Amino acid sequence: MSPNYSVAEENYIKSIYHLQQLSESVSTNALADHLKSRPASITDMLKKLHAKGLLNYNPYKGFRLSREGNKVALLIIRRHRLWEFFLVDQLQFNWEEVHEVAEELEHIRSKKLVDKLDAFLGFPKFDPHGDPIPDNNGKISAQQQLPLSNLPLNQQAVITSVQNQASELLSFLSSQNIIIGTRLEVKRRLSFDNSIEIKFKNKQSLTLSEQVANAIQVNPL
Amino acid sequence: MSPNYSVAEENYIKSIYHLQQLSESVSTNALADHLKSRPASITDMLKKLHAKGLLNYNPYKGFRLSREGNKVALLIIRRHRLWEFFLVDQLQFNWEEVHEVAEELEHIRSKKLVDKLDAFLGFPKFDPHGDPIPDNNGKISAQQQLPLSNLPLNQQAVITSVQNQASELLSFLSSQNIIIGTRLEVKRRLSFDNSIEIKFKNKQSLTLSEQVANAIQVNPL
DNA sequence: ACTTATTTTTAGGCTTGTCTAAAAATAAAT
DNA sequence: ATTTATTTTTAGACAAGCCTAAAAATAAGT
Repeated sequence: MSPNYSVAEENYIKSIYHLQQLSESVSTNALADHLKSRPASITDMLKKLHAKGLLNYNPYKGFRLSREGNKVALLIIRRHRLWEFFLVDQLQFNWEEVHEVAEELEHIRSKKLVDKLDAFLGFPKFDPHGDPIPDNNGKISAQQQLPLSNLPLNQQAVITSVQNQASELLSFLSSQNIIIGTRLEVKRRLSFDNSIEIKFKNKQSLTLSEQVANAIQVNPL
Repeated sequence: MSPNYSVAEENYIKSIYHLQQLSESVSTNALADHLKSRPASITDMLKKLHAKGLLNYNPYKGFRLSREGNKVALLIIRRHRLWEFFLVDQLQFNWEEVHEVAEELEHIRSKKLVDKLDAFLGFPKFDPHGDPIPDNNGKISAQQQLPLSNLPLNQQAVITSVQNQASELLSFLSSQNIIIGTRLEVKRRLSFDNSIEIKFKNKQSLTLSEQVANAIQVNPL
Protein backbone atom coordinates (compact mmCIF):
# COMPACT_ATOMS: atom_id res chain seq x y z
CA MET A 1 0.00 0.00 0.00
CA SER A 2 1.40 3.34 -0.94
CA PRO A 3 1.22 5.64 2.05
CA ASN A 4 -0.82 8.82 2.18
CA TYR A 5 0.88 12.14 1.83
CA SER A 6 -0.12 15.42 3.42
CA VAL A 7 -1.59 18.23 1.36
CA ALA A 8 1.70 20.11 1.66
CA GLU A 9 3.67 17.11 0.47
CA GLU A 10 1.30 16.61 -2.45
CA ASN A 11 1.68 20.21 -3.51
CA TYR A 12 5.46 19.90 -3.48
CA ILE A 13 5.33 16.69 -5.48
CA LYS A 14 3.03 18.21 -8.07
CA SER A 15 5.12 21.36 -8.44
CA ILE A 16 8.31 19.37 -8.84
CA TYR A 17 6.62 17.25 -11.47
CA HIS A 18 5.66 20.31 -13.50
CA LEU A 19 9.05 21.99 -13.14
CA GLN A 20 11.01 18.93 -14.17
CA GLN A 21 9.11 18.88 -17.46
CA LEU A 22 10.85 22.15 -18.29
CA SER A 23 14.41 21.33 -17.31
CA GLU A 24 16.67 18.43 -16.52
CA SER A 25 16.93 19.17 -12.83
CA VAL A 26 14.87 21.36 -10.51
CA SER A 27 16.47 23.99 -8.26
CA THR A 28 15.49 25.02 -4.77
CA ASN A 29 14.84 28.60 -5.83
CA ALA A 30 12.70 27.64 -8.79
CA LEU A 31 10.51 25.52 -6.56
CA ALA A 32 10.32 28.27 -3.93
CA ASP A 33 9.13 30.65 -6.63
CA HIS A 34 6.59 28.21 -7.94
CA LEU A 35 5.17 27.47 -4.52
CA LYS A 36 5.44 31.07 -3.33
CA SER A 37 7.42 30.09 -0.31
CA ARG A 38 10.99 30.54 0.87
CA PRO A 39 14.02 28.46 -0.10
CA ALA A 40 14.63 27.40 3.48
CA SER A 41 11.17 25.86 3.64
CA ILE A 42 11.87 24.01 0.42
CA THR A 43 15.05 22.46 1.76
CA ASP A 44 13.17 21.23 4.81
CA MET A 45 10.56 19.50 2.72
CA LEU A 46 13.09 18.11 0.25
CA LYS A 47 14.71 16.25 3.10
CA LYS A 48 11.39 14.75 4.07
CA LEU A 49 10.46 13.71 0.56
CA HIS A 50 13.93 12.31 0.01
CA ALA A 51 13.68 10.30 3.23
CA LYS A 52 10.38 8.89 1.95
CA GLY A 53 12.00 7.82 -1.30
CA LEU A 54 10.06 10.20 -3.51
CA LEU A 55 13.03 12.24 -4.62
CA ASN A 56 16.46 11.92 -6.13
CA TYR A 57 18.22 14.69 -4.29
CA ASN A 58 21.86 15.78 -4.10
CA PRO A 59 22.21 18.75 -1.76
CA TYR A 60 23.29 21.86 -3.67
CA LYS A 61 22.90 19.98 -6.98
CA GLY A 62 19.16 20.00 -7.63
CA PHE A 63 16.59 17.23 -7.60
CA ARG A 64 13.97 15.25 -9.56
CA LEU A 65 11.17 12.92 -8.57
CA SER A 66 12.05 9.25 -8.17
CA ARG A 67 10.07 6.61 -10.03
CA GLU A 68 7.75 6.40 -7.01
CA GLY A 69 7.53 10.19 -6.78
CA ASN A 70 6.46 10.37 -10.39
CA LYS A 71 3.77 7.80 -9.81
CA VAL A 72 2.39 9.79 -6.90
CA ALA A 73 2.52 13.01 -8.95
CA LEU A 74 0.57 11.49 -11.79
CA LEU A 75 -2.20 10.33 -9.50
CA ILE A 76 -2.53 13.83 -8.07
CA ILE A 77 -2.63 15.27 -11.57
CA ARG A 78 -5.20 12.68 -12.53
CA ARG A 79 -7.44 13.85 -9.73
CA HIS A 80 -6.90 17.50 -10.55
CA ARG A 81 -7.77 17.10 -14.20
CA LEU A 82 -10.75 14.86 -13.64
CA TRP A 83 -12.24 17.41 -11.26
CA GLU A 84 -11.56 20.17 -13.76
CA PHE A 85 -13.40 18.18 -16.37
CA PHE A 86 -16.27 17.62 -13.97
CA LEU A 87 -16.52 21.29 -13.09
CA VAL A 88 -16.66 22.42 -16.72
CA ASP A 89 -18.57 19.56 -18.21
CA GLN A 90 -21.15 18.95 -15.50
CA LEU A 91 -21.29 22.04 -13.31
CA GLN A 92 -21.00 24.61 -16.12
CA PHE A 93 -17.95 26.36 -14.74
CA ASN A 94 -15.93 28.51 -17.10
CA TRP A 95 -12.44 27.32 -17.90
CA GLU A 96 -10.78 30.17 -16.06
CA GLU A 97 -12.53 29.42 -12.82
CA VAL A 98 -11.82 25.76 -12.33
CA HIS A 99 -8.17 25.67 -11.43
CA GLU A 100 -8.50 27.09 -7.94
CA VAL A 101 -11.27 24.72 -6.88
CA ALA A 102 -9.55 21.72 -8.47
CA GLU A 103 -6.47 22.57 -6.40
CA GLU A 104 -8.53 21.66 -3.38
CA LEU A 105 -10.46 18.73 -4.78
CA GLU A 106 -7.28 17.05 -6.00
CA HIS A 107 -6.23 16.33 -2.43
CA ILE A 108 -9.12 14.01 -1.72
CA ARG A 109 -7.34 10.71 -2.02
CA SER A 110 -10.14 8.15 -2.12
CA LYS A 111 -9.28 5.89 -5.03
CA LYS A 112 -12.85 4.68 -5.23
CA LEU A 113 -14.12 8.24 -5.55
CA VAL A 114 -11.69 9.07 -8.31
CA ASP A 115 -12.35 5.93 -10.31
CA LYS A 116 -16.10 6.32 -10.01
CA LEU A 117 -15.83 9.95 -11.03
CA ASP A 118 -13.76 8.89 -14.02
CA ALA A 119 -16.41 6.39 -15.08
CA PHE A 120 -19.21 8.88 -14.47
CA LEU A 121 -17.51 11.38 -16.75
CA GLY A 122 -17.03 8.76 -19.45
CA PHE A 123 -13.29 8.25 -19.04
CA PRO A 124 -12.24 11.59 -20.53
CA LYS A 125 -8.73 11.68 -21.95
CA PHE A 126 -8.13 15.44 -21.78
CA ASP A 127 -9.09 18.11 -19.29
CA PRO A 128 -10.79 21.34 -20.37
CA HIS A 129 -7.41 23.02 -20.91
CA GLY A 130 -6.47 20.20 -23.28
CA ASP A 131 -4.00 18.55 -20.91
CA PRO A 132 -4.10 14.75 -20.87
CA ILE A 133 -5.68 12.94 -17.93
CA PRO A 134 -3.56 10.05 -16.59
CA ASP A 135 -5.39 6.73 -16.22
CA ASN A 136 -5.77 4.94 -12.88
CA ASN A 137 -2.27 3.54 -13.21
CA GLY A 138 -0.81 6.97 -13.79
CA LYS A 139 -0.27 6.34 -17.48
CA ILE A 140 -0.85 9.19 -19.88
CA SER A 141 -2.42 8.11 -23.13
CA ALA A 142 -0.06 8.57 -26.04
CA GLN A 143 -2.89 9.87 -28.16
CA GLN A 144 -2.04 13.23 -29.62
CA GLN A 145 -4.06 16.35 -29.55
CA LEU A 146 -3.67 19.13 -32.07
CA PRO A 147 -5.27 22.46 -32.99
CA LEU A 148 -8.23 22.18 -35.33
CA SER A 149 -6.28 24.38 -37.74
CA ASN A 150 -3.79 21.52 -38.25
CA LEU A 151 -6.29 18.71 -38.63
CA PRO A 152 -5.95 16.96 -42.01
CA LEU A 153 -8.92 17.29 -44.37
CA ASN A 154 -11.68 14.69 -43.95
CA GLN A 155 -10.17 13.33 -40.76
CA GLN A 156 -12.82 12.65 -38.10
CA ALA A 157 -11.93 14.22 -34.78
CA VAL A 158 -13.44 15.10 -31.41
CA ILE A 159 -13.06 18.43 -29.64
CA THR A 160 -11.08 18.03 -26.46
CA SER A 161 -10.68 21.63 -25.37
CA VAL A 162 -10.65 25.30 -26.25
CA GLN A 163 -7.45 27.15 -25.37
CA ASN A 164 -8.65 30.72 -25.53
CA GLN A 165 -10.62 31.64 -22.45
CA ALA A 166 -12.34 34.79 -23.70
CA SER A 167 -15.96 34.33 -22.72
CA GLU A 168 -17.14 35.99 -25.93
CA LEU A 169 -15.52 33.21 -27.91
CA LEU A 170 -16.82 30.61 -25.52
CA SER A 171 -20.41 31.68 -25.81
CA PHE A 172 -20.12 31.96 -29.58
CA LEU A 173 -18.77 28.44 -29.81
CA SER A 174 -21.33 26.93 -27.51
CA SER A 175 -24.09 28.70 -29.43
CA GLN A 176 -22.83 26.76 -32.47
CA ASN A 177 -22.75 23.54 -30.44
CA ILE A 178 -18.99 23.49 -30.49
CA ILE A 179 -18.25 22.03 -27.08
CA ILE A 180 -16.02 19.37 -25.61
CA GLY A 181 -16.92 16.05 -27.19
CA THR A 182 -18.30 17.48 -30.43
CA ARG A 183 -17.31 15.37 -33.46
CA LEU A 184 -16.43 17.03 -36.71
CA GLU A 185 -14.08 17.02 -39.69
CA VAL A 186 -12.49 19.70 -41.83
CA LYS A 187 -13.90 19.81 -45.37
CA ARG A 188 -12.03 22.75 -46.88
CA ARG A 189 -9.21 25.10 -46.09
CA LEU A 190 -9.27 28.54 -47.70
CA SER A 191 -5.71 29.57 -48.49
CA PHE A 192 -6.24 33.33 -48.66
CA ASP A 193 -7.23 33.72 -44.99
CA ASN A 194 -6.58 30.23 -43.61
CA SER A 195 -10.18 29.93 -42.53
CA ILE A 196 -11.62 26.42 -42.49
CA GLU A 197 -14.95 24.88 -43.24
CA ILE A 198 -16.00 22.19 -40.80
CA LYS A 199 -18.76 19.67 -41.00
CA PHE A 200 -20.56 18.04 -38.08
CA LYS A 201 -21.78 14.47 -37.94
CA ASN A 202 -25.27 15.75 -38.62
CA LYS A 203 -24.05 17.19 -41.95
CA GLN A 204 -24.32 20.80 -40.83
CA SER A 205 -21.31 22.87 -41.77
CA LEU A 206 -19.74 26.08 -40.60
CA THR A 207 -16.76 28.31 -41.37
CA LEU A 208 -14.26 29.28 -38.70
CA SER A 209 -11.49 31.87 -38.79
CA GLU A 210 -7.85 30.87 -38.40
CA GLN A 211 -7.75 32.35 -34.89
CA VAL A 212 -10.74 30.35 -33.76
CA ALA A 213 -9.46 27.17 -35.41
CA ASN A 214 -6.19 27.64 -33.55
CA ALA A 215 -7.88 27.85 -30.20
CA ILE A 216 -9.84 24.63 -30.65
CA GLN A 217 -7.93 21.47 -29.74
CA VAL A 218 -9.05 18.19 -31.26
CA ASN A 219 -8.26 14.55 -31.00
CA PRO A 220 -8.21 12.55 -34.26
CA LEU A 221 -10.35 9.43 -34.12
CA MET B 1 -17.45 38.55 4.44
CA SER B 2 -17.48 35.71 6.87
CA PRO B 3 -13.92 34.46 7.39
CA ASN B 4 -12.71 31.02 6.47
CA TYR B 5 -12.19 28.44 9.13
CA SER B 6 -9.61 25.68 9.21
CA VAL B 7 -10.59 22.05 8.72
CA ALA B 8 -10.03 21.46 12.42
CA GLU B 9 -12.24 24.37 13.36
CA GLU B 10 -14.95 23.23 10.98
CA ASN B 11 -14.92 19.76 12.48
CA TYR B 12 -15.34 21.18 15.96
CA ILE B 13 -18.19 23.43 14.83
CA LYS B 14 -19.96 20.57 13.15
CA SER B 15 -19.59 18.24 16.14
CA ILE B 16 -20.84 20.87 18.54
CA TYR B 17 -23.82 21.46 16.28
CA HIS B 18 -24.75 17.80 16.35
CA LEU B 19 -24.23 17.41 20.09
CA GLN B 20 -26.30 20.44 21.01
CA GLN B 21 -29.27 18.90 19.20
CA LEU B 22 -29.24 16.23 21.90
CA SER B 23 -28.86 18.35 25.01
CA GLU B 24 -29.19 21.90 26.23
CA SER B 25 -25.48 22.45 26.68
CA VAL B 26 -22.44 20.56 25.41
CA SER B 27 -19.66 19.36 27.74
CA THR B 28 -15.95 19.20 27.10
CA ASN B 29 -15.86 15.46 27.63
CA ALA B 30 -18.77 14.77 25.32
CA LEU B 31 -17.06 16.70 22.55
CA ALA B 32 -13.73 14.97 23.20
CA ASP B 33 -15.51 11.64 22.87
CA HIS B 34 -17.25 12.67 19.68
CA LEU B 35 -14.06 13.95 18.07
CA LYS B 36 -11.93 11.14 19.45
CA SER B 37 -9.50 13.55 21.02
CA ARG B 38 -8.57 14.59 24.54
CA PRO B 39 -10.36 17.08 26.79
CA ALA B 40 -7.31 19.34 26.97
CA SER B 41 -7.33 19.73 23.20
CA ILE B 42 -10.99 20.61 23.33
CA THR B 43 -10.46 23.39 25.82
CA ASP B 44 -7.74 24.88 23.61
CA MET B 45 -10.02 25.01 20.61
CA LEU B 46 -13.01 26.25 22.62
CA LYS B 47 -11.00 29.30 23.54
CA LYS B 48 -10.23 29.96 19.90
CA LEU B 49 -13.79 29.52 18.72
CA HIS B 50 -15.04 31.67 21.57
CA ALA B 51 -12.55 34.41 20.67
CA LYS B 52 -13.88 34.29 17.12
CA GLY B 53 -17.44 34.73 18.33
CA LEU B 54 -18.66 31.32 17.26
CA LEU B 55 -19.38 30.02 20.72
CA ASN B 56 -21.22 30.90 23.90
CA TYR B 57 -18.81 29.49 26.43
CA ASN B 58 -18.65 29.67 30.23
CA PRO B 59 -15.60 27.83 31.49
CA TYR B 60 -16.57 24.75 33.49
CA LYS B 61 -20.22 25.32 32.55
CA GLY B 62 -20.53 23.97 29.04
CA PHE B 63 -21.07 25.69 25.70
CA ARG B 64 -23.27 26.09 22.63
CA LEU B 65 -22.75 27.65 19.22
CA SER B 66 -23.55 31.35 18.91
CA ARG B 67 -25.93 32.56 16.20
CA GLU B 68 -22.92 32.98 13.90
CA GLY B 69 -21.54 29.55 14.88
CA ASN B 70 -24.83 27.96 13.97
CA LYS B 71 -24.79 29.63 10.59
CA VAL B 72 -21.32 28.32 9.90
CA ALA B 73 -22.31 24.82 11.04
CA LEU B 74 -25.30 24.71 8.73
CA LEU B 75 -23.20 25.63 5.72
CA ILE B 76 -20.76 22.84 6.51
CA ILE B 77 -23.65 20.42 6.91
CA ARG B 78 -25.10 21.66 3.63
CA ARG B 79 -21.87 20.81 1.85
CA HIS B 80 -21.62 17.44 3.53
CA ARG B 81 -25.15 16.39 2.59
CA LEU B 82 -25.00 17.71 -0.95
CA TRP B 83 -21.84 15.70 -1.57
CA GLU B 84 -23.44 12.62 -0.04
CA PHE B 85 -26.35 13.04 -2.39
CA PHE B 86 -23.97 13.45 -5.31
CA LEU B 87 -22.00 10.34 -4.39
CA VAL B 88 -25.09 8.15 -4.15
CA ASP B 89 -27.20 9.68 -6.86
CA GLN B 90 -24.55 10.30 -9.50
CA LEU B 91 -21.54 8.15 -8.68
CA GLN B 92 -23.46 5.06 -7.57
CA PHE B 93 -21.92 4.82 -4.13
CA ASN B 94 -23.72 2.77 -1.53
CA TRP B 95 -25.14 4.63 1.42
CA GLU B 96 -22.67 3.13 3.86
CA GLU B 97 -19.67 4.30 1.93
CA VAL B 98 -20.38 7.96 1.45
CA HIS B 99 -19.90 9.42 4.88
CA GLU B 100 -16.13 9.14 5.00
CA VAL B 101 -15.57 10.76 1.63
CA ALA B 102 -18.14 13.47 2.33
CA GLU B 103 -16.21 14.28 5.51
CA GLU B 104 -13.42 15.43 3.24
CA LEU B 105 -15.46 17.05 0.50
CA GLU B 106 -17.41 19.13 3.01
CA HIS B 107 -14.34 21.22 3.74
CA ILE B 108 -14.09 22.67 0.27
CA ARG B 109 -15.53 26.09 0.93
CA SER B 110 -16.13 27.52 -2.54
CA LYS B 111 -19.65 28.92 -2.41
CA LYS B 112 -19.86 28.87 -6.17
CA LEU B 113 -18.98 25.17 -6.25
CA VAL B 114 -21.58 24.29 -3.67
CA ASP B 115 -24.37 26.29 -5.27
CA LYS B 116 -23.62 24.91 -8.72
CA LEU B 117 -23.52 21.40 -7.31
CA ASP B 118 -26.87 22.04 -5.66
CA ALA B 119 -28.39 23.17 -8.96
CA PHE B 120 -26.79 20.27 -10.83
CA LEU B 121 -28.36 17.82 -8.41
CA GLY B 122 -31.76 19.47 -8.78
CA PHE B 123 -31.86 21.19 -5.37
CA PRO B 124 -32.38 18.02 -3.33
CA LYS B 125 -34.03 18.56 0.04
CA PHE B 126 -32.80 15.42 1.78
CA ASP B 127 -29.54 13.52 1.70
CA PRO B 128 -29.43 9.73 1.13
CA HIS B 129 -29.76 9.09 4.85
CA GLY B 130 -32.94 11.16 4.89
CA ASP B 131 -31.41 14.13 6.69
CA PRO B 132 -32.50 17.55 5.41
CA ILE B 133 -30.11 19.63 3.31
CA PRO B 134 -29.91 23.27 4.41
CA ASP B 135 -30.38 25.83 1.62
CA ASN B 136 -27.71 28.37 0.67
CA ASN B 137 -28.75 30.58 3.57
CA GLY B 138 -28.42 27.74 6.02
CA LYS B 139 -32.17 27.32 6.35
CA ILE B 140 -33.54 23.81 6.73
CA SER B 141 -36.84 23.33 4.96
CA ALA B 142 -39.65 22.75 7.40
CA GLN B 143 -41.01 19.98 5.21
CA GLN B 144 -41.54 16.81 7.15
CA GLN B 145 -40.31 13.39 6.33
CA LEU B 146 -41.84 10.24 7.67
CA PRO B 147 -41.56 6.48 7.25
CA LEU B 148 -43.67 5.07 4.45
CA SER B 149 -45.37 2.94 7.07
CA ASN B 150 -46.93 6.08 8.55
CA LEU B 151 -48.03 7.73 5.31
CA PRO B 152 -51.81 8.31 5.22
CA LEU B 153 -53.72 6.37 2.59
CA ASN B 154 -53.96 7.97 -0.86
CA GLN B 155 -51.47 10.68 0.04
CA GLN B 156 -48.99 11.31 -2.80
CA ALA B 157 -45.39 11.24 -1.57
CA VAL B 158 -41.85 11.04 -2.86
CA ILE B 159 -39.17 8.74 -1.53
CA THR B 160 -36.38 10.70 0.10
CA SER B 161 -34.24 7.96 1.58
CA VAL B 162 -33.93 4.41 2.77
CA GLN B 163 -32.71 4.01 6.34
CA ASN B 164 -31.69 0.39 6.31
CA GLN B 165 -28.34 -0.06 4.64
CA ALA B 166 -28.45 -3.81 4.03
CA SER B 167 -27.42 -4.22 0.42
CA GLU B 168 -29.84 -7.09 -0.08
CA LEU B 169 -32.72 -4.73 0.67
CA LEU B 170 -31.20 -2.01 -1.47
CA SER B 171 -30.87 -4.16 -4.52
CA PHE B 172 -34.36 -5.54 -4.02
CA LEU B 173 -35.78 -2.04 -3.83
CA SER B 174 -33.91 -0.73 -6.81
CA SER B 175 -34.99 -3.78 -8.83
CA GLN B 176 -38.56 -2.62 -8.12
CA ASN B 177 -37.65 0.94 -9.10
CA ILE B 178 -37.97 2.10 -5.54
CA ILE B 179 -35.27 4.73 -5.43
CA ILE B 180 -34.86 8.27 -4.20
CA GLY B 181 -37.32 10.47 -6.03
CA THR B 182 -39.84 7.75 -6.78
CA ARG B 183 -43.44 8.96 -6.40
CA LEU B 184 -46.08 6.74 -4.89
CA GLU B 185 -49.02 6.51 -2.57
CA VAL B 186 -50.35 3.91 -0.13
CA LYS B 187 -53.56 2.27 -1.31
CA ARG B 188 -54.14 -0.28 1.45
CA ARG B 189 -52.89 -1.26 4.86
CA LEU B 190 -53.32 -4.87 5.93
CA SER B 191 -53.95 -4.96 9.66
CA PHE B 192 -52.88 -8.57 10.33
CA ASP B 193 -49.25 -8.03 9.34
CA ASN B 194 -49.09 -4.26 8.83
CA SER B 195 -47.94 -4.75 5.28
CA ILE B 196 -48.92 -2.05 2.81
CA GLU B 197 -49.88 -1.92 -0.80
CA ILE B 198 -48.34 0.94 -2.73
CA LYS B 199 -49.14 2.30 -6.14
CA PHE B 200 -46.77 4.13 -8.45
CA LYS B 201 -47.68 7.00 -10.74
CA ASN B 202 -47.72 4.56 -13.64
CA LYS B 203 -50.46 2.56 -11.87
CA GLN B 204 -48.24 -0.39 -11.07
CA SER B 205 -48.66 -1.60 -7.53
CA LEU B 206 -46.67 -3.65 -5.06
CA THR B 207 -46.91 -4.96 -1.51
CA LEU B 208 -44.25 -4.23 1.07
CA SER B 209 -43.74 -5.74 4.51
CA GLU B 210 -43.90 -3.59 7.63
CA GLN B 211 -40.13 -3.76 8.06
CA VAL B 212 -39.47 -2.53 4.57
CA ALA B 213 -42.09 0.19 4.83
CA ASN B 214 -40.43 1.36 8.02
CA ALA B 215 -37.06 1.70 6.35
CA ILE B 216 -38.36 3.87 3.52
CA GLN B 217 -38.63 7.57 4.28
CA VAL B 218 -41.02 9.68 2.26
CA ASN B 219 -41.97 13.28 1.85
CA PRO B 220 -45.68 14.05 1.38
CA LEU B 221 -46.39 16.28 -1.62
C1' DA C 1 -20.64 19.96 55.76
C1' DC C 2 -16.79 17.77 54.39
C1' DT C 3 -14.43 14.34 51.96
C1' DT C 4 -14.09 11.88 47.51
C1' DA C 5 -14.78 11.49 42.66
C1' DT C 6 -15.33 13.62 38.30
C1' DT C 7 -14.81 17.18 35.03
C1' DT C 8 -12.41 20.91 33.15
C1' DT C 9 -8.62 23.82 32.68
C1' DT C 10 -3.71 25.04 32.83
C1' DA C 11 1.15 24.11 32.00
C1' DG C 12 4.47 22.41 29.25
C1' DG C 13 5.90 19.48 25.30
C1' DC C 14 5.75 17.49 20.45
C1' DT C 15 5.07 17.53 15.21
C1' DT C 16 4.22 19.75 10.84
C1' DG C 17 5.11 23.32 8.03
C1' DT C 18 6.34 27.80 7.75
C1' DC C 19 9.60 31.92 8.44
C1' DT C 20 14.18 35.09 9.02
C1' DA C 21 18.95 35.51 9.53
C1' DA C 22 23.35 33.60 9.17
C1' DA C 23 26.64 30.22 7.42
C1' DA C 24 28.33 27.22 3.81
C1' DA C 25 28.70 25.76 -0.87
C1' DT C 26 28.78 26.75 -5.68
C1' DA C 27 29.10 29.84 -9.67
C1' DA C 28 30.66 34.15 -11.92
C1' DA C 29 33.90 37.84 -12.71
C1' DT C 30 37.91 40.11 -12.92
C1' DA D 1 43.21 32.17 -9.08
C1' DT D 2 41.11 34.82 -5.99
C1' DT D 3 37.48 37.84 -4.92
C1' DT D 4 32.44 38.68 -5.43
C1' DA D 5 27.83 37.27 -6.13
C1' DT D 6 24.38 33.82 -5.98
C1' DT D 7 22.29 29.74 -4.38
C1' DT D 8 21.43 26.47 -0.92
C1' DT D 9 21.53 24.79 3.59
C1' DT D 10 21.55 25.18 8.66
C1' DA D 11 20.04 27.20 12.99
C1' DG D 12 16.63 28.87 15.66
C1' DA D 13 11.83 30.72 16.16
C1' DC D 14 6.78 30.58 15.64
C1' DA D 15 1.66 29.15 14.94
C1' DA D 16 -1.70 25.45 14.72
C1' DG D 17 -3.26 21.50 16.69
C1' DC D 18 -2.54 17.80 19.21
C1' DC D 19 -0.77 15.28 23.55
C1' DT D 20 0.23 13.97 28.95
C1' DA D 21 0.40 15.22 33.65
C1' DA D 22 -0.92 18.17 37.24
C1' DA D 23 -3.91 21.68 39.27
C1' DA D 24 -8.37 23.79 39.93
C1' DA D 25 -13.27 23.76 39.87
C1' DT D 26 -17.52 21.43 40.28
C1' DA D 27 -20.46 17.52 41.54
C1' DA D 28 -21.53 13.42 44.41
C1' DG D 29 -21.61 10.63 48.63
C1' DT D 30 -21.94 9.97 53.26
